[in-house]
Amino acid sequence: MNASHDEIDDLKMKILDAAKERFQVYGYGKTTMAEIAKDVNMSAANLYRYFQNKQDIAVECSDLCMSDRSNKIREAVRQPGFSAVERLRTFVLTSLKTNLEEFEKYPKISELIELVSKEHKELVKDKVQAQCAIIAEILAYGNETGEFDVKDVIKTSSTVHASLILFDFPLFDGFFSHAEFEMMANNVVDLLISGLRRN
Amino acid sequence: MNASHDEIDDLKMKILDAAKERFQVYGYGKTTMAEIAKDVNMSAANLYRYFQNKQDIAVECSDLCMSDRSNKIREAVRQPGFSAVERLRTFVLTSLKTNLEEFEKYPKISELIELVSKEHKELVKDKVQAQCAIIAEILAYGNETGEFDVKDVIKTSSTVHASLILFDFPLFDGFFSHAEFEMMANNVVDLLISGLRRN
DNA sequence: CCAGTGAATATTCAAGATTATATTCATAAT
DNA sequence: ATTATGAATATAATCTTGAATATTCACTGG
Repeated sequence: MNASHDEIDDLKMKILDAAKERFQVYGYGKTTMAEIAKDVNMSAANLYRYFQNKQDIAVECSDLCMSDRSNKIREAVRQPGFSAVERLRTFVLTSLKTNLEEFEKYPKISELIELVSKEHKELVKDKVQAQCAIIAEILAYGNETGEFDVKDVIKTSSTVHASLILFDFPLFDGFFSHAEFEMMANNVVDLLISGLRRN
Repeated sequence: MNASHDEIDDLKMKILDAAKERFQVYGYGKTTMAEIAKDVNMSAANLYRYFQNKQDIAVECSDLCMSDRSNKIREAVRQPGFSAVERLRTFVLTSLKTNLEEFEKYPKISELIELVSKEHKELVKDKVQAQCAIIAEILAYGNETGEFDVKDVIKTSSTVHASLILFDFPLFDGFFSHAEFEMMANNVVDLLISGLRRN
């Protein structure tokens, strides 16, 4: 009997969940294929029917985490009562908070980040794209409400993202305290807003 | 005969120059105290009369490099004919160009950056301070010329710096091409300027 | 066939031995 | 007295090798 795509995807997801848990807690290096396999009641060999290799698991895992993050942020931003300005601020503060909290809770994640940053830059590009899309949505909304006056929403979204990168990438942890980060984030948002505003 | 401070400083500088050359070309790990010593015609042991240890040499070296960079950028920015807007743009583009070129010419420098980023965060803070000071000067000048309308120059300088960090730290090399970086830098500057402008 | 496995092999990791280098120190030269 | 050094020691990098782990493969039960 041939397994349906759904069944395969289901199993892939189970594997990814198990792997994610172990990567977060013990780090990439310290989790073995055998352990992941045991978590989902199969042999290590059989994992290779679902993934090319260990690194692939890590990559799909990271991809999934980033998507989750993006979804979370998108939801936080889409609060009905929010103005575009509030949305932009929420975007930055939620990104920042998510980054800081995740890093505090699972320091081992830096291993995955390093892996993805060195090889697999395409994933990072995808993440940037996703973030820009959210920003673009906010900008377009701001144009509608009259809060903003943005000519080229796509181009500007990537510009805004570039100026917010300090709060979107966990590369600067340790240089500033959470409070400092938050204050800086608010200040940058204020400045950006005044640049985006219809005068 | 007691050596004057000037003589000591002169020798320290010679040592730093030699060390810098080797660090740049061969990296921190692959240059030995003996080699640096030979370059300035003394024994390795004698280096310790001028520096606590090897890491100290690296730190003072980095400090020097950063100061040089800051001075270079400050000079580029202070061109007499320049408006504040032009100065801000020059600031960013010069920072970016310096970073990219240096990294291309001396890839081994990443070793020093890593060292300084991990231990010696105070150096990084100093660098940030120096950059902010230059920005503050530009902002104050913009207030004078009427181009800008910045209430708190100090606070805003650090905000502007935060939004320009992508172009000021060599952490994102490889993610974007030089051309992409430059375009993004220009776009961010445009956006910032419109936020800083007197309306 | 297809999902799955245990055993075989390739690769990576880690502990210990070895070597190179950083750092100290007793002493020499000036 | 101060600058400097060579030799001694401490520390860190490198290499080696056995063990752990990733990956492949021939095979098994459905």
